[in-house]
Amino acid sequence: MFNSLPGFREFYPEECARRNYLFDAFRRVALRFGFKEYDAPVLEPLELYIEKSGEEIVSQLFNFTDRGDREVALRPELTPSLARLVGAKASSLPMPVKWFNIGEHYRYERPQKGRLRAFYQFNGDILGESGTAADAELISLLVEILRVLGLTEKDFRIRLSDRTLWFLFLEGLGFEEAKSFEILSILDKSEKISAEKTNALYQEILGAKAKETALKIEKLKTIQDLEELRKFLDSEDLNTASKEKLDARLEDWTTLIGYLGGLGAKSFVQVDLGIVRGLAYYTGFVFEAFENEGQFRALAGGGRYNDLVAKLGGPELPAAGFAIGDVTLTDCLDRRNLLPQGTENPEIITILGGETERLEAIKDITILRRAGFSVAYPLKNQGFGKQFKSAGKSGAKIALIYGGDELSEGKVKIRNLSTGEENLVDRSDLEITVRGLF
RNA sequence: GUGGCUGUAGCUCAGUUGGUUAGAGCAUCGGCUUGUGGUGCCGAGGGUCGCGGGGUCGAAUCCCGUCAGCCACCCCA
Repeated sequence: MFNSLPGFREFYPEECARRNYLFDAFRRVALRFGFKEYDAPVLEPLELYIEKSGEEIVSQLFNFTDRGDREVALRPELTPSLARLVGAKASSLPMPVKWFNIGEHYRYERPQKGRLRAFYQFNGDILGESGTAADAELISLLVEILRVLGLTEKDFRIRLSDRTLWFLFLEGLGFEEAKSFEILSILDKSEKISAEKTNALYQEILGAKAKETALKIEKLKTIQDLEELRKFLDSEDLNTASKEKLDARLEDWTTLIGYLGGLGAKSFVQVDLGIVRGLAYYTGFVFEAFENEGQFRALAGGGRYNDLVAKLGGPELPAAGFAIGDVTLTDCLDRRNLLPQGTENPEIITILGGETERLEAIKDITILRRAGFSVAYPLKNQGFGKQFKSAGKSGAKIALIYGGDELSEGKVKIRNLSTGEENLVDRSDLEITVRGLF
């Protein structure tokens, strides 16, 4: 026997049912929000990802040279493909574009808890709208999906941060953009490493100003609501130009939070400038859905990426989006018993006396199947006892019993498998009777 | 790429200081059972004890290596 490759899962019917349950929720809620479903190739030119993320990315991709000497890679993410799709038709697509996708993605990394080499992601994006209403729409879509799956304020929160605000603040303190990047990169790590290590890193890049700056950064990180944030920024001694820009930015914050209130998402959202989400391409509001207890793992994350479409060769197009990974989410739901157990069962199971009865029963079964019922029957002849046993285990609601006695009178016996109640009906009335039972 | 832990049946596990032919429960299949089910009774299949090597009269058990899984680091689009 062969094993599956490391980091790739196999979906037996039980797991497949759970996976599809997730997908159904994703799709249902996204459609409810007016997003349209799209899809893109799983295999793309390697260049597409190098363009976005640099040469280093290659070591984390499933890539190879195809028979036409093309360098190709399995998609590690969807955003570059999306940017290409939208970029190519930007002038004719009605804006804003609100699109979603559910698909498998691949990363050649060491598998570990919450991270595999093949995983599914829900991606939701809005392109062509730079206003905060788009950010609000995305955040509330994320909240709504998690809510529909049974998670509450107790289970998760959305940590909302803002790269624009960070850069303005650091600019106000007198740092250039490059320095600000370095500072934010330390900030990103600080959640995982010790305070001493963090301080050492600040020391390294800031020298004499390290202590003072680190304190301010730490303070900003701990702020948890908008008023506090406003007060803090007012009290800081920043240069005038930055201060004005920060004031304008705080207006955006106020607007965004206002929208989130109306969208029913506010109670899930927490101001938390401690997240900056990598450094690659986000430009404005960024957010992550976090479990409140336990693993400290992000369930989902996203933000605004206004420069990316142009960077990938498309037009200037403001954009924002997020992704939900299936691995940590499944884990989270499973621990809370929020996933369905077992598989889809047939609604009706058939019990056959023998070969003569089988020949008659399959005619009725076909009628019922064509009427939309799911009907199972044994493929080889078995004793009644055995058949009743498996009928009981099948999860079906009713059993149709085709024995010699019934057939000789042109009837079939319908047994309710939960109550044990039985009724004899004419075969000609079977479909209508069954309809009445569902 | 680095480190730690764990590998016995499909699953959960037992297996004595190394001692005959490696066990149990659950699951599966068959029979009792061509007329009434989940939880009855009887039975069967299923194992190169992760793999390779070493040492021993003798290894699931001890030693070395290796592979896989999990966990952590790195990375995280």
